[in-house]
Parts: sequence; structure tokens; C-alpha cells
Amino acid sequence: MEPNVFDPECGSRAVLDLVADKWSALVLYALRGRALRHAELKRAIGGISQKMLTQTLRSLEADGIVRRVSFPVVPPHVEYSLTPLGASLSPLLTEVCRWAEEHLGEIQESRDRAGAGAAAG
Amino acid sequence: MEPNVFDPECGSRAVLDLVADKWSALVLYALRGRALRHAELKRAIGGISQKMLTQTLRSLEADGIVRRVSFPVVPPHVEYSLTPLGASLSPLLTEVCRWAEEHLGEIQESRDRAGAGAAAG
DNA sequence: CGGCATCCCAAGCGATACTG
DNA sequence: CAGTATCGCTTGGGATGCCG
Repeated sequence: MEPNVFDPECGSRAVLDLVADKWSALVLYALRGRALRHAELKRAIGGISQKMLTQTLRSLEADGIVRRVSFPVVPPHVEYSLTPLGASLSPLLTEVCRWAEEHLGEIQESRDRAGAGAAAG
Repeated sequence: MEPNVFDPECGSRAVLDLVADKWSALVLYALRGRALRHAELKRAIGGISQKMLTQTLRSLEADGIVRRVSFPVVPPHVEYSLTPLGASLSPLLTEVCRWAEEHLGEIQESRDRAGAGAAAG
């Protein structure tokens, strides 16, 4: 019995939901190849709130995709980095982010056409 | 000025949100290489409601990723397929779905450890 | 069969205040 | 700096009913 994302009962669906998260892809994109601190991540990812960043990081951490390292100093110093598992996923999501950047123009044209059609109709 | 998904003002962020949608990846995965009817899609994607399927398809259609072809017959016959743009995105999301299926085991182990740790602590 | 409109509960998420 | 807890608005999304 193979895992199957089309089966809502299959755990892989939950994995997909994780990836489909609004912020996960950006966090993994940002962590590509380097560790970042909480505040650095927040600055890197425009528009994310502190709450959502923490929440996303916790979720990714629980899934073994992100590793959290806390240095016992004052002021607190916490670093986040990709685990090997996360490193295997990151390139895929990076590709998706890149695709979004590359095909932005075509999509905006489509949206304009759709909007114009709706307005005209 | 390059499109940049880290910029919340940049349109590519909206594109990413589209991709990050809970159902989009599954729809694009299901439409790989063939056209499907509304009911076929609904059957293929376990757990999706009629409302969400329509909503997802409309969104993908507006963005030029999915093409909708309606045959004027009774009973109605509507087919959905990938546009060239959609075909360029589909492999990326298929990879993500595959990754979810392949690494399900590792992630469940991580979750169990995290759960056990939380329960023990 | 395909799909839109409505209702309504639940989850998402930002803002804020507080802790170490 | 990093993180938790709470509140309240906003959105998501299922269920249902009606129409071509």
C-alpha cells in the first residue's frame, strides 16, 4: 500500500498541507543554505507576523524539517536551520517560488483578461 | 527590479499563495497529462467538496493555469485541462506531492518524537 | 451534470500585553 | 531577543437548496 496524496486519510495529505501552508515555502526558501535567527527571518520574510513565524517554525520543527538551536545567553539567541530532510524539500519549494517570480507576468496578463472579461460581461 | 516573493507587495507573493492553496497542488497533480470532468476531479481528489473544487478551478482558470471547456450538450459536459503555463507548473507540484508520499515515514517519526517529548515534558 | 447563492460554524491570523 | 497567551475580527469551507 503506497502513500497517496489523493487519499484524505493518508498521512501524506497532512504533509502536503504542511507544504501548502502560506508561509512554509517562504521560510524554507529563506533558510536555504544558512541558519537564521528569529528576528532575521521575520525581517527576511516581508509581511509575516511574529506569531505566524513562530507557529510555522514550530510546525516545521515538529516535522523534522527545521532544526532549532538555542544558545543560553542573554539576550537570548536562537538559530533556525534546515535538517537534511528539510534540505531535501527546500529545492522543490525554491523551484516553486522561482516559478512564481518568473511567470508573474503571464499570470497577471491572464488575471487582467479574466477581470476585463468579467467587467465587460 | 526583479519579482521577489519575499516582498509582500510583489505580485509573485500572490502567485505563491495560489500555489500554497490547500487544493491547487492536488488539482494540478490530478490534471497531469489529461483532461478531467468536474465529477471526475471530485472523485479523484478525496475529501474535496464541490464548492472548493469549483473555487479552486475558477482561481486556476483566472490565472491561466487551467483551461475550462464547456460542451453545449445535455446533460452538461465540462472538461478541465492544463494550459501550457499550467503544464510548466504541474511537474514542480507533482514533485512536492511525491516528496510528501516518499518522506511520510520520516516525518511521522519526527512527529511521534515531538509528541512523546511534549507528553513526557 | 455542473455550478451558484446562502447560512453558519470553525479556524486563521493580527494586535496586544506579558514573561524570562 | 524570543516566546506565550488572550481577544476579536476576518476568512475558510462544509451543508444545503435552487437553477441551467
